[in-house]
Amino acid sequence: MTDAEFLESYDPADYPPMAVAVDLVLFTVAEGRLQVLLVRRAAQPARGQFALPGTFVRLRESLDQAAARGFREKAGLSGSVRQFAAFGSLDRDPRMRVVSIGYMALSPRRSVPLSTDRRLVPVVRGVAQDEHGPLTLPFDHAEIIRSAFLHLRADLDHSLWSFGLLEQAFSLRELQEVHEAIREQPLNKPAFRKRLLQSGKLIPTGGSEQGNRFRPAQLYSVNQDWRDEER
Amino acid sequence: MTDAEFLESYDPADYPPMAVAVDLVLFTVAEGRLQVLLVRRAAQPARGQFALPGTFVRLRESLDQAAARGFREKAGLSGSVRQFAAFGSLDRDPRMRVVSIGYMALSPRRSVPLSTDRRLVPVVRGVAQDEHGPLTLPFDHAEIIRSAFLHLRADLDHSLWSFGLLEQAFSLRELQEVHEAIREQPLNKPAFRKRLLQSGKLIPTGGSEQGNRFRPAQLYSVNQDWRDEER
DNA sequence: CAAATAGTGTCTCTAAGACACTATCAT
DNA sequence: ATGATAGTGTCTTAGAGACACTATTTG
Repeated sequence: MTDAEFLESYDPADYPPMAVAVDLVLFTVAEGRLQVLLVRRAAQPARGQFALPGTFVRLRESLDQAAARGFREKAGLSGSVRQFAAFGSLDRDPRMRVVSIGYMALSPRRSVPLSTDRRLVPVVRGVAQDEHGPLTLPFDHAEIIRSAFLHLRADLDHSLWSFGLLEQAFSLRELQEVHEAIREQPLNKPAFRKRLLQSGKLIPTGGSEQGNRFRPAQLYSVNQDWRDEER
Repeated sequence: MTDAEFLESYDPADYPPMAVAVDLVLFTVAEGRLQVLLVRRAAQPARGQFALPGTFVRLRESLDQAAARGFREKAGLSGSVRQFAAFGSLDRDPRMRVVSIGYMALSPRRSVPLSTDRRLVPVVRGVAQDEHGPLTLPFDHAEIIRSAFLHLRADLDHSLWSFGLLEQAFSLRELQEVHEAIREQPLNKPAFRKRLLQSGKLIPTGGSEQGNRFRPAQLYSVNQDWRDEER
């Protein structure tokens, strides 16, 4: 039997059908802390509760396309997305068997539109919090956020990904604040500056900060040609 | 409407059904090089060609369970598995829409049973090779192997995962050979020894190598309590 | 004691941390 | 000039690379 003959006789219904979804973790940094976007669920189950945005993957779109569409529709954002894990426990969704692919996006705080149904909450050691402490989230969304956080932190020094948390041009102080928010510890200023300036990741824009009543900082943008030699 | 009422009225057929599979990347180190297991496909499509082992995920098993079952059935191995990515391009399988979750397993060379339908091929910079050069693999299996390789290398110093490539007790020289195979570059012996002995990852077993006609090496095993503080 | 590999001592070099210093802007 | 932050020089310390050395086993 050739491949062509086989495909004629082949019945997709022979294979166990599942729904495939994407769950979306949007991180930003505000007030010195990493924050994650939660949206109020408009539909059952867990209707009215705050949870990660997500959407089902359509038959004619790739996972990456579904994630980008989800961020656009549910979070009002465009930008690059990054897959970090898949979640497929038997009981993760009460409706049916749903396998969900976790995607992360990063955005500067200014670009995240909020509303009563869309809010940012701090993430401490990978756990979403409100004023009172750790939040209880529906489904396995707490696990998904923790996984996204660990991937973000692991790649911090080895990719350009984290620069998505900053505007296109930024100062070294802003960059350091982002690193401190992700690592959740203060960093040594001279060492941080030397390391990043020597890393080849940064390109001076020539511009500097405006409107401060003190010495303005030089601005930099990302060197998109940078590649990590190690790992 | 409550969640319970909602679940009553809910029809799974409203959601786009897809097949979910796991693709399995078994790495081992032999002859100083990283190698990957390929199996000859018994079924269409691409019947008779060598490819990654894989299996469809059943409705009543988790992704991790499906991966463990796949390694058992198709590769004859038991041991821990690690998910590293999901693959969901539209055209990756000619039969139907299949989303595949990539899983990796590591095994010492001695524990990998081979046959005419099961062989190991070297992996160079993430690309499976035979004597003549890079192999052409069906589906998106070349991409899956490359992704697995990058995840393996990225975690080399930050997890205990790579110790799966060694027997339970091993010498520092064997450990260094594994690191050199994964990083594809020679390492400095004194520096490597100091770093690993100080890392807290190793526990001396007290035993030493046997049967050599030269000085026998001390043997070590993994300290499973080790945790990475950074990243 | 010869062969072969295990394991170490030392020097150098690089990079990070600590700390204090100088530089530069608005007002 | 003052206030506030940008940015730097220097000293110390920790760890990696290079290289050559010593140690331990079998035969």
